[in-house]
Amino acid sequence: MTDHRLNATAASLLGFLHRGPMSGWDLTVQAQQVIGDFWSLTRSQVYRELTRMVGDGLIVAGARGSRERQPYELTDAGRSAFLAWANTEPGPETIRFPLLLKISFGSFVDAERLAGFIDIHRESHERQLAEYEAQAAGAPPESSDPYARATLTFGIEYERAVLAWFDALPIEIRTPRMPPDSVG
Amino acid sequence: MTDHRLNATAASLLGFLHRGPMSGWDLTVQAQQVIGDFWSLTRSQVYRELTRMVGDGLIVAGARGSRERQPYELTDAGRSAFLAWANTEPGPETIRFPLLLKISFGSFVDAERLAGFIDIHRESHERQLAEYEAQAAGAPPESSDPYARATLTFGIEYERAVLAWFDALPIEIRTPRMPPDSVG
DNA sequence: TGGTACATGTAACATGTTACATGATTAG
DNA sequence: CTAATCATGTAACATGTTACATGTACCA
Repeated sequence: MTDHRLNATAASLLGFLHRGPMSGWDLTVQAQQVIGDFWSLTRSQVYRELTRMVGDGLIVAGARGSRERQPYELTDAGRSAFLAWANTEPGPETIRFPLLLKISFGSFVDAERLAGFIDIHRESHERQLAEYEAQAAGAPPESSDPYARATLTFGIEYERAVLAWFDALPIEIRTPRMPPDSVG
Repeated sequence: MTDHRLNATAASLLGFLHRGPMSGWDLTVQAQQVIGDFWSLTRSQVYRELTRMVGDGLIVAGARGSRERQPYELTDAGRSAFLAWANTEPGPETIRFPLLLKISFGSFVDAERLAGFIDIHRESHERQLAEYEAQAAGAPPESSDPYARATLTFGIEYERAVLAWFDALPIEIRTPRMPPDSVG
């Protein structure tokens, strides 16, 4: 009955707790690994949401383990709040891409510097794609669940699109020079 | 000298003010049109940043016009703060994609409902792509500046990748049924 | 004269970031 | 015994969202 309007971050924590009791630390690590690429969160947020959800009766704290480790466990209320969230229409995505801002105001940026920004970002997207592809190769056809594969595939498609876009940028913007300096 | 560490939102407002004095309303509209697709902001934020920047001497308020219209104008400090920001390395992008979260926890979502979520989002991405393509067609080869074309191209590549990903989702997830209801 | 688009702003709250403070356990 | 990693938490602040309150000018 209780009308807990969860935010997506809190809800995700409840989702992970279905796998068994976990501490804030575990949850942070899990979340960053599993959903971190399309749903960023920080440790501070995790602890805050956990505290709040204990207050709301969605989870309960178990006995402290070694290293002050504090595990949390789902309650029935937590389970049903999670289910309700999971079955609610998700909103549109938001992207915040600072590099695009710099490009948008590119006429105010030193040309070589802008090209340098682009190079740096291109490289990090190359790395990210390689990582996703390694993950995809590591978890072959039917090993992982289809949902995890779907989100991974999204990552791959996204990174490929970004790289294609980088490569199609006009020379005017992506000067054919080397990066500004041999910056490590 | 004054070490104004601008956030990207405030900096963007300064960027737009290079085109001439504008009111909060104008800036909101401009920003949403020009950078809104990769840098979301709200009216409230705009007014808050404007107030703060007046306090910091980066802009000055001009004489009120009709309808209490309050225009703002760049100061030299504002211009140089903007330049400094524009030439600073942009951070990585962040994506928050609620639909991917629902897919990630897809085993907890009713299958038809999940398929419905996907349909709805697919459609809105189709619309967005069409809009970008219309814009690209409207501003032919060399009419617009290359920077604006680059950000538009990003949008197009992104939407195409998302649509390709939707279409490649396994039947298991994207059930071959019709949308839940004939929702307009 | 009444509705719509223009225009500004505040208040309250939710979320996200960064830095700090503290301590336990393990591996070398 | 000491450095790295595990682990929890708070405080302060920045940013983002939503709702409310107010009023102007235009157009039909």
